[in-house]
Amino acid sequence: MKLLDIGVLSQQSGVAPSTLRYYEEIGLLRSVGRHGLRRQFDTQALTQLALISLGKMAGFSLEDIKGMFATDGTPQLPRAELRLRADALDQQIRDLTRLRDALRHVAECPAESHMECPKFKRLMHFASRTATRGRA
Amino acid sequence: MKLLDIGVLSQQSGVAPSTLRYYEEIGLLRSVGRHGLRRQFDTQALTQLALISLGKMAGFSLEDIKGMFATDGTPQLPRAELRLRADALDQQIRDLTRLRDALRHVAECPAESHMECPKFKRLMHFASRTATRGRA
DNA sequence: CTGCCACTTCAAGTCAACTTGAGGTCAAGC
DNA sequence: GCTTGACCTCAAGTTGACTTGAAGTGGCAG
Repeated sequence: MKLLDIGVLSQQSGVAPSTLRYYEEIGLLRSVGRHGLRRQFDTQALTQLALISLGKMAGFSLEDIKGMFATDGTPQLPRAELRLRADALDQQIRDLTRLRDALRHVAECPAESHMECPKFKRLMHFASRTATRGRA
Repeated sequence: MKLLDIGVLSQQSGVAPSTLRYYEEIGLLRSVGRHGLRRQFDTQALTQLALISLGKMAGFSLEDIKGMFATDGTPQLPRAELRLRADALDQQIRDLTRLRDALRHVAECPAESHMECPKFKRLMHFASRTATRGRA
């Protein structure tokens, strides 16, 4: 197995060395050994960082992500929990899709004021509902 | 125009009063006046909070969001910029979709180890690419 | 007109996720 | 063998997004 110096991993992943050390410290990432003082990572680490990146994008905390995958990147959750996460993502995807459509629409719409435009109003109506979700 | 006391707005929006004051302080939300000491918001504020919520979901900072919409909720960006934001959302939606599919797959997949499963491997391959995006 | 209580301000505290800085180490090239 | 530079540790600092606490205010029900 080819080993990566922290600098190389940082280069290839786009994640700062300080962040990599931090991730290791909190148990989110594992280095496989040392060369002198220097941490060595295996190429798996790249995959892991990708998963972490995805998880963050989906709005999970590092603590959440830590609970989802073992340090080798294999999923660690009971199936039911995985399905719940997937469902939550479905909702999030729907919301983002609407936001995207709204942005795209506003970019094209020639209406005087967006507040006049029926399509924009529809977004507003939808948005009011989604804001309330989760709380209230 | 019907006016909302901060407590009522908080109730209806699911956003804490302290947060509403904070949003006003940073210029993200506007109260239309006072009743004695008490801030009064109009019903537009609900729409605004919805937009803020969507923006946050899409990973924008409050500062970003502040730049996107005027305090009355109308979009404030040049069309080209809006299209860029929409494109970025497209990418994010694609990524989240894959993450969701992967989670869903892992939830159903009977393979001994996910590292053995060809479908899971495909995710891994994809994930490596997405992590690098934006930086590196 | 008195008390209550939801509001007010302002400063300070909190939390996650990092980054920075000071001072130290060590393998590799010259 | 000496320098160099990329790494190391550990503590402290930073940023964004709020929350909390103390001390005060004022409309309204009784």
